[in-house]
Amino acid sequence: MTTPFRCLHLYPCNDNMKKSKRTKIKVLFAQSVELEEVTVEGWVRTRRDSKGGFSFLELNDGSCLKNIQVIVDHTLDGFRDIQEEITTGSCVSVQGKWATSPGKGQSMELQARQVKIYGSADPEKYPLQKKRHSFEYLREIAHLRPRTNTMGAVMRVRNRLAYSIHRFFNERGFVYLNTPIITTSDCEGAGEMFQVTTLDLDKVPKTDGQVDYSQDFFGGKTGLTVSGQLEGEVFAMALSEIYTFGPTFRAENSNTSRHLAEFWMVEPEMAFYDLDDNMDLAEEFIKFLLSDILEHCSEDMEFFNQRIDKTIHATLKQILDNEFERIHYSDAIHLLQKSKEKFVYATEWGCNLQAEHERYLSEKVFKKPIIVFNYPEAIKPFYMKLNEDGETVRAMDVLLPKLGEIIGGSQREENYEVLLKRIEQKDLNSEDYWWYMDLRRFGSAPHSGFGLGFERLVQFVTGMENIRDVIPFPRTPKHATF
RNA sequence: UCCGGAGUGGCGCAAUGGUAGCGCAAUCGGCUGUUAACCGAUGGGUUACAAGUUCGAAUCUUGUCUCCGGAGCCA
Repeated sequence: MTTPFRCLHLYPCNDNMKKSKRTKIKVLFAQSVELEEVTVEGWVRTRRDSKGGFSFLELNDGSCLKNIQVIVDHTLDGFRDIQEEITTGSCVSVQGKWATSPGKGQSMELQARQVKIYGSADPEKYPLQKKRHSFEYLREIAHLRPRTNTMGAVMRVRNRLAYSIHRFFNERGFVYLNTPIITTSDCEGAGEMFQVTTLDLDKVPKTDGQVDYSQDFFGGKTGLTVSGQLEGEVFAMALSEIYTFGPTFRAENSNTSRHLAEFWMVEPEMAFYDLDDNMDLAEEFIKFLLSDILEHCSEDMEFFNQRIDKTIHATLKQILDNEFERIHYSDAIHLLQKSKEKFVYATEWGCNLQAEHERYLSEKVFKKPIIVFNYPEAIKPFYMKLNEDGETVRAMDVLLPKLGEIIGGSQREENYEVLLKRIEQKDLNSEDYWWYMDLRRFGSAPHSGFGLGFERLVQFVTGMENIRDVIPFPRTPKHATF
């Protein structure tokens, strides 16, 4: 590194505090007065040459959506030597004057005094042309797609959402908890696990025809986490309110625009919360995130509203202005049975709500987010708290129009005997859950929690149709390149 | 995994049994305080892969792979 202090900041850090001479484009755009001496560094989006003896460069450094316009006079010292190399995709450093622009389309522009090229990009080979590309194509060049307008905007929004998730919970006294990535606990009902092993797959040790996991690294069968919930409960039973925000893995062969094999999940877990408290928190949480995004990512959100989904702004506003509809599972079933809508799947008490049912309820009946709660115990995992009726559990799903399920949660069963019975009913081995059961033996407390799929949130907020376009490097069946 | 659709120059698409075209991008030239710049010219494809039917296949058949949409599983 030739510039060792470039990235060092004193706290508090913000865009304007910098040790290097470089100014970020976002900061420059906030400046409406002329500046005699600035340096901007970034990637060239397009170059237009004028026979008047100068070139226009559109420069982007990812700090914001907009490009900066740079004017380079062809008589500039040394410019003729590098002019050919300054093409779409190349990376340059420009030093000059931030000045009012005589042209139309921008009020300010950078009038170059010196242009340095860091790296050129052969226009015959550079895969990102200055034209529109399909998202499918961009996925094939995932290492270059961050340089597109859409991906840049997605990543800035994603970053802000992550930041405000931490802010939301920390402001409410929740403790950020890192639950294990490698685990033996299969959070029942959550999905298939990726196995983790150091055994030689060409000669797996076996006893009586069964794999001998005692010889494996951890002395037992292990996998990548499908949920941090069970471990989260452990710490909620000591710190009262915790949340996890980490990677989650599901080895399901899911090929949809809403599923990833590796995704990020937010899982709060709260002692002394009942299901109502849980639903209150979920609603407040989503509204907090949406309102924060509208306030702090307005330029990117304007882009999504214009180019990706023209209704996204109105949708988010409408969600903020209305209460989520809370409806018993049983009432939802009644509503569906009464409706004249033709469904592919029949609705019967005891069945899971199909995507078409969820969509009908949130998009046509209520036209806003809904929370369906008190599901039949038979279709929900063992850890959910059994209601007095003995037939339903205190589960809740938050369903968003278009997207579907974004949050799944429940009040947890805190009664040892009831929990044990449910584990046995579901043919699970209670010994596997001994430490989880211990939470009910020693100082048990009512508690609740939920899980929110982070990428689904980003998808919903940006209006992006495919979940693979809201994560830097998507992992789906047959895809782990990059 | 199931159902449906698709795979053709760098990208987006056309050609449904008979010499593979267009737009954008690229290259060259012209024009211009330009800005999705504009105008003209040029180059670029054994039609995903394998086998088959046919005088002849991008087009029909079978298989494989991949992508997209929907469903299931879920977040």
